[in-house]
Amino acid sequence: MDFKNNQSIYLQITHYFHQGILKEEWKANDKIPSVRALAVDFEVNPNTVMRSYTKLQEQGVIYNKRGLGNFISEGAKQVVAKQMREDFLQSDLPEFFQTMSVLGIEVKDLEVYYSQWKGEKEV
Amino acid sequence: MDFKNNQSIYLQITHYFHQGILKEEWKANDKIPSVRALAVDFEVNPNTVMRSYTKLQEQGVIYNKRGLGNFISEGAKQVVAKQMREDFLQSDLPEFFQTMSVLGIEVKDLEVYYSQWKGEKEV
Amino acid sequence: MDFKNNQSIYLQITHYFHQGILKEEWKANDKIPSVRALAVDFEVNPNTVMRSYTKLQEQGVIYNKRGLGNFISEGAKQVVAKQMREDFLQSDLPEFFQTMSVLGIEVKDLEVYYSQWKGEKEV
Amino acid sequence: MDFKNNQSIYLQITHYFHQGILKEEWKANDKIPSVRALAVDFEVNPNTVMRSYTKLQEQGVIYNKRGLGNFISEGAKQVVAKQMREDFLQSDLPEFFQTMSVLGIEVKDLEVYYSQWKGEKEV
DNA sequence: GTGGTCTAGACCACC
DNA sequence: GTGGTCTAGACCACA
Repeated sequence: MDFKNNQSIYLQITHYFHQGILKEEWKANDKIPSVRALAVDFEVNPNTVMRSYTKLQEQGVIYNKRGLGNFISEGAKQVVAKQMREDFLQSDLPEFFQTMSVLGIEVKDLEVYYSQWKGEKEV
Repeated sequence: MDFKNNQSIYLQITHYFHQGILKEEWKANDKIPSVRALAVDFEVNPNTVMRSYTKLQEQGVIYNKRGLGNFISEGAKQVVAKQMREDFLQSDLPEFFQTMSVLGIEVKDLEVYYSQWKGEKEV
Repeated sequence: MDFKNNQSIYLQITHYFHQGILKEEWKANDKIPSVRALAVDFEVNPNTVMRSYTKLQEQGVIYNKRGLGNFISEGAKQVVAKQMREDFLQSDLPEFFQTMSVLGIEVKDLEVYYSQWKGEKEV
Repeated sequence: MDFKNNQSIYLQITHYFHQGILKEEWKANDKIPSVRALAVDFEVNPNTVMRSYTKLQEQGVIYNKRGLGNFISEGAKQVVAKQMREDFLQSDLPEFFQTMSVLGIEVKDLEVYYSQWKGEKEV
């Protein structure tokens, strides 16, 4: 795990779990790594991991069993998908279109870029 | 002018000028507001405006005449457009496609959203 | 048996016996379930049940016969009632009144809520 | 400010502001002490204060102006009152009645206790 | 072993 | 000056 420098680590960890849940690498009631274990794994302070887990709990994405660890919630995938979709439609998309229109890029141009991107990804 | 709280104000002001230049609301050699005037107008600390102007100067988008004020540079539009385009293609677009694919949104769906957005904007 | 996550499980188990004794579901010299049996029943670690039983013994609410099991003490009901009463009057009640006064709820309003609660309970 | 030992400090600080807002000691758009200032005042680590402020922000009770400090939100009082009321009715009250009924205390008895409590408070 | 809280101290971006 | 983030290290209650 390597972190970008322009976003806080704890948010990147949160995002990491969001992605994992959407890709169904984590399923409902799976146990996620303990705070300490992940801290060692990601070479990060336990407090930082803790902060992510707290956020995920507040979002209802994971739940805690006392003394046992943290587990993926039942409706986690739906919750994450819904929130991500909202963020995308309400803030990312308008900003994106705004930039596009200012730069004179048309929607139809996107298809070309998209297939390029898809190609690179497979490599 | 109302500012989002998740990005620094001076960057938002910088962005404001970028947009204005691309839309040709500001043209080469136009005088832009004095630091103090804009600070009052935007209800912001003069230091913050100053920081924007410094950044714009570094980018070669505006130039300063001592005692007279700040003015849009000759090649401003090209500079801004070029940099914005690069940022867009290199960082915004891939991230955008990534989110789209995770959410199961196709490129063809974008046309619908785009016309919606265009409609709202006119209102 | 389902446990809240904001209080330790062993205290909830202790409380469970307190209630049972006050309601006279458990009477003096009744045998209570073995540690293992209750652990299975409650889907809980035996250590956790053990901790409850230890606490109940300290309180003089149950006693142990080696090799036979744990039994309700002679004066159990009085002990529990006395302690509960003290806790209620000294800590619960003042806090309760404090919240009430801040929220602008009057004592006379309580009667309404009380009958509501009684109704729900019977259902 | 002296803290109880059975609840985490950051929650007690949060609660302190809740109370202050309900009592209208803090009103909308008032500036609250800086993280550092309060930390010194309460003889607590800045991180602990920070945690409270973060929670209050999430609750929509305070808002932040970059570099200027934290301020009471417009609808703060309503938000706090609503949440407190819900907590009280949904969890405190039933538990309270439950204990009362087990202890054989009647609603009418409360009036006596209430006037006692009121008396003590004035002293 | 698990999470939860707190301190001390540091660094950064921002106003 | 303001908040925000992170590290290091510690202690506690709990399962």
